[in-house]
Amino acid sequence: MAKARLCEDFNEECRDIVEQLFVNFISYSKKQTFFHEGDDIGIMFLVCSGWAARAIHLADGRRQITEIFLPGDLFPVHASISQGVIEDEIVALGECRVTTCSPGALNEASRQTNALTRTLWWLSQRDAAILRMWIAMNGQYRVYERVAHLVCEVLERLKHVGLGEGNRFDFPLTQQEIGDIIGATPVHVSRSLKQIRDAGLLDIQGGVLQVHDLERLQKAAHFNPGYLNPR
Amino acid sequence: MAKARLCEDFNEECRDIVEQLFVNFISYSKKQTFFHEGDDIGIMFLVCSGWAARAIHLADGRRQITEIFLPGDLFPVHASISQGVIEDEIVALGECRVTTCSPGALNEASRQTNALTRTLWWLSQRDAAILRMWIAMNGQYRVYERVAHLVCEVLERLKHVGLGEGNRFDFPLTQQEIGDIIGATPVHVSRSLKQIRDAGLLDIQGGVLQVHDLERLQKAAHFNPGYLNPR
DNA sequence: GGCTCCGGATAACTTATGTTGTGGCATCGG
DNA sequence: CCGATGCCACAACATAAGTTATCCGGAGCC
Repeated sequence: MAKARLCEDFNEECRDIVEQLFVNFISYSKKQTFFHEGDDIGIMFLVCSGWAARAIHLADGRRQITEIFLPGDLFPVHASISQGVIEDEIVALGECRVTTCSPGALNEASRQTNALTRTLWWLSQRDAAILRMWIAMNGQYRVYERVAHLVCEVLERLKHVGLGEGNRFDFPLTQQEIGDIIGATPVHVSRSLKQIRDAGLLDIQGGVLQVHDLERLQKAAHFNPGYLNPR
Repeated sequence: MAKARLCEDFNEECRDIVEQLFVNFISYSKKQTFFHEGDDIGIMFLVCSGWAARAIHLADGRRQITEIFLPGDLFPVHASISQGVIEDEIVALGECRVTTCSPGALNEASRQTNALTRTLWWLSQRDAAILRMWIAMNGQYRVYERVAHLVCEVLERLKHVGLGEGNRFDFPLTQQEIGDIIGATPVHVSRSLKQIRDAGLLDIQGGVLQVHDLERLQKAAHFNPGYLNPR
């Protein structure tokens, strides 16, 4: 987190403000659901380490992960319960450490610091761009392309906060969870991973993913990082 | 538009403000692209009649529609060009009439009227919920379920602004365009539509869609309108 | 009238992906 | 040590969806 440099506007001043605002540390363990205390007010989370995900539970029992939160990501949890039905949940993917802050305090600080305002705006734009890209991924790409694209996106996002050095990073997802992201069965995820592995593009061992040939991986994924750098 | 009642907070006052702010009328014809004038500043569009869409053009030439804008919808068009690459475009689906406003003026008005602030927040929440649902649609549903779900969503959204009476509404999409939304080939869209038609659920004739049995259609689509009513 | 063009229906065939089941190999707790 | 359990690999098979092609009807155009 210390090395975080999300966007041009995220400067020293922003970092100091954020570090002052986010004080309570919480740890969630694998598969633990983030509780939404104070539904009306909501709460802001900032990921320190580990991954979390937002997932929709569909009527027929299937699950779709719609967003993943990596170290440095900021996201709100507000009333996600509408009409008595749990629309979606936030869940830890592996051990996940976060800090929290009230949306009110963050908004107040943002009113006083232009750079923070712009950073928050940038974050929301980027998140929307990712959502749109995932729609395209799930709609247009083959499963092995989706797997490759997911890895490329995660690596790129990690690099924004100073992680992923040597194209190597902690990768806590099971194949079932990858499937829940890209809309595929775990069996097919396994098949596709083998294909990518056999092509010498990457390896996953002991929860650590190592990209061997980023250029070819990005090509296979039709990956273009533009959408991760809005404006 | 006169009957628009998006959310609880969208009251008489809001409507008056919006009608004062949005003054320039523009008409776009089928397949015409919305130009983004003043990339830095951006511009807000409010749809009066017709449909528009935001689409991503992927590296290999495929196209994915990521959002559709119906009468009453409000959306920004800002710099959608990043690093010299056109990331996405806004295009009219059939004849589309809109009005415009500068984001600055809207923000200013929103600072002065709480109900408007909340309405704008509600809209952005709803749009994000739709994006997430489309990820789930494309990831988890069969093609005929996706077609059914799309129709259910559009009908529900139209009803929010006083349209779609008698479960009947203008439907300007070609099968190709439906395919670009749900991630399927036009041939398969045709097949699925036939299936839905043969089941007596709906009919499309002369650009008008008539739902015959909404309850069964929603069931076939696993449709739950909760996500369209955030908070 | 007779063009062309576009959107739609449908058929035959191919392929990507899902389904079901089996077995291996860790890890964990008694 | 044993037996559970969870994750992964793989195989055989079933099916949803893509591909390619043809035909048809309506809209526009000369």
